[in-house]
Amino acid sequence: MSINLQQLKQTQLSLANQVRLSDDFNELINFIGGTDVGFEDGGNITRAAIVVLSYPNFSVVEYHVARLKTEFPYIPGFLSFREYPALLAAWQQIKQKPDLLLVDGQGIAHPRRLGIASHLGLLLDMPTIGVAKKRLCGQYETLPKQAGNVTPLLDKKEQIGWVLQSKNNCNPLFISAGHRVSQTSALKWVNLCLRGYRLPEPTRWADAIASNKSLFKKLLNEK
DNA sequence: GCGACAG
DNA sequence: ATCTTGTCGC
Repeated sequence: MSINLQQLKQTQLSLANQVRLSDDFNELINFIGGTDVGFEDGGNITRAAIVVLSYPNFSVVEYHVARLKTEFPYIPGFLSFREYPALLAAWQQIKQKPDLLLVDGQGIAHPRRLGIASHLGLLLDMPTIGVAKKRLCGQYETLPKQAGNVTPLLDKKEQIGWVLQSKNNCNPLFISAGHRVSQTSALKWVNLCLRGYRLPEPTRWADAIASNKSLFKKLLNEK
């Protein structure tokens, strides 16, 4: 069985047509989620973590990790086909569904406007925001290394996201709307989830849980 | 043709 | 993403 990228591109274009970039979620956020995906056994196992935090105090309410056999290779521009199955498995276990979900990776800042945040948002019919550590496409002006600076991420003349200096002297974050969230709100909510670290709290916790980092170990000791 | 390329 | 210790800078 081989992968037909031309076919998948058509699928992405069709799905991208269904993405909505107007705010369609309750402005009163009580729970906010974060996702992260990692791999084990040389990539044979995909590990997805989803965490739900209370807002605005950011305490961990619930989290789940799902491990599935990896069925798709990593191909730039087709990341979601590799990662969404495990994310869906983790999502099914979440009881307290969040009001908003921050996804690791791009939203519409994608060649065909369907990064994993947008794709997952459609599959879950959830408001999502893409939070990526690297750029996939688009161009932007160099910005000062001081936290708080922002510049548009552009593809030709179209704004596909934002480049945000989330912390001093760190590499910037690439923020873009996923689904049911406007570009303006995407940036706004990521900023509201920043607590002195490069990554917004939901993403930071999902990353810690997925990789069993010290932040997560401390949480386990408290229980 | 050449380089870029989320996780 | 992942393999991995110390180390430079804020």
